[in-house]
Amino acid sequence: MFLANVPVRATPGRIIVEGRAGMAGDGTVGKALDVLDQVAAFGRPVRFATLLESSPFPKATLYRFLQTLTSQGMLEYDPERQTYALGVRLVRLAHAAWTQSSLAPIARPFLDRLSAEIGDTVHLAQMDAGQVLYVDKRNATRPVEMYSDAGKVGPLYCTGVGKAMLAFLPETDQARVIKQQSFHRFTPHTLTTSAALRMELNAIRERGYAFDREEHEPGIICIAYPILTERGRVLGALSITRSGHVADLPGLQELAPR
Amino acid sequence: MFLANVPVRATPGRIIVEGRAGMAGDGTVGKALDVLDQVAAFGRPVRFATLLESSPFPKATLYRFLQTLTSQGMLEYDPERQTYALGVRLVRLAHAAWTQSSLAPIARPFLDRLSAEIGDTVHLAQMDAGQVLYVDKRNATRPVEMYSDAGKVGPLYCTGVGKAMLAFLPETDQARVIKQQSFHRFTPHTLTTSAALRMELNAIRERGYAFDREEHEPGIICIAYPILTERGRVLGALSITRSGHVADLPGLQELAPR
DNA sequence: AAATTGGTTCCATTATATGAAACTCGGTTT
DNA sequence: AAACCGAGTTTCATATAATGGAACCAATTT
Repeated sequence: MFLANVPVRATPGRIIVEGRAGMAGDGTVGKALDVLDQVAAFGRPVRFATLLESSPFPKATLYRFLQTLTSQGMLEYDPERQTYALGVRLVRLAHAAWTQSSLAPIARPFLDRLSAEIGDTVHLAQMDAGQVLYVDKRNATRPVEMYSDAGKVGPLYCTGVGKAMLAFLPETDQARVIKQQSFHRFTPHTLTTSAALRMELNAIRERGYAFDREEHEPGIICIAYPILTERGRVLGALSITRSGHVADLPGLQELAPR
Repeated sequence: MFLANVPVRATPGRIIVEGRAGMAGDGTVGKALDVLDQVAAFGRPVRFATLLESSPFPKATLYRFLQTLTSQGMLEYDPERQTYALGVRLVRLAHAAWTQSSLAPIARPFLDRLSAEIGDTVHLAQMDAGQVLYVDKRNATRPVEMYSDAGKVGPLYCTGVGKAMLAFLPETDQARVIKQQSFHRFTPHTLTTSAALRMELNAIRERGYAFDREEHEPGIICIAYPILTERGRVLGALSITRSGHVADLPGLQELAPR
């Protein structure tokens, strides 16, 4: 077996979190977590056999992983229906993750204020495994949508927040992440080539913020700002969404929190 | 090494999710997840050395776990501060967990309606590792508190939801979980012995629902209903909280959803 | 009664995790 | 400048745990 020590470079003070898109890695623990993702991918409780079909692991191995994960509370087994679902331990851990995250808890009051002042929908997002991960949200109409919203994922290449983050990534990381994109066409405005995306990203870096001109959903536009550390590292992004056809550029320089 | 195949009994159609309170288990994966818990326990980003002090693992081992977990996105390493924090992948997984859970998404409309009708704070909870885990909440005053609320944990023996769930657990599980309780005295009304708790649980089982008479926080009372499957398995519990001194028993038979 | 399906367990083999010790690299201290 | 330090990182022989083919078991189905 090849030692998969390629992905993590750690030597002089910098670790690059390698996207785990699809392929496994990191020995036993990595494999177990893949199984977890697999269960998540189904979006509903699944039976052993179903899982086995789409699993690279042999029966006994998968079985033991499920046992372990269940006994650890990462999965939950429903004896009545004989199905596995993601366990509540994850909810507990995510709560902790959210709380101790460098971005979400700090940005919270901003979001509150922002969504109160202007009446639009506000999103806070981070990057995870080559995707946009929404970590907080204020909805215009309904006060707040609970869990069902935070934790959602979306594409990087055709959302405001996605492009805003991508644009301010270091060269090498950017290239790597762009390779991971599917460039599926959602609307007539979607950028579907890495070349087009790169041009757009340059423009965004110049401008300082990004637009989504109905690239992901028809009739939905937004303006998005990256959130950076003092040293310029990308932490996440914040967007204001509106339905319409022309983006106004609201005077929002609520940048650089922290 | 002793094969820890004790905790999970799976033979005739029943798996008991064993509480992982404190002690490890389940080979490498279990250990790695313990590390995750450890990081969570700090509640803030931590340095390697800090983690090492309170870790049962030798330096190299802990180091490799952190590497693996980081590369998997379960942890996040801040190269500027040299700290580890829980990773965003958890937020994504928890979203999925919440969505495909057998309880929370189904109970959501109930909570909405309930909290709209009566004006009180409503909690939805499940059990995890011998504790109460709140999975949803409607707040009386503020519309909804996001993430910061769902995912919280609390004690089983002195909360309404905790006792409601405990009371309807099968004999053996109940005994096991009671053993895990700390019986810390929060208020003058807290039940601090397993004997007292058992009596209370009997009363709850007879009555069908539980009270919290300022047992956890002074001035806070609540009434809690267990949520069971048709076969009587405990799924979770629902509570209505009020601040005051006498509990009225609102005519709420919104039991047995599903 | 035999065959099929879906799940669980065995166990020899092999890969993987382990951890003591050695090393590296900034930043002190002598 | 040399020696020292402490935090973090890497090595490597060894112990341990994961692996997976095959056998097994219990319900169903034919």
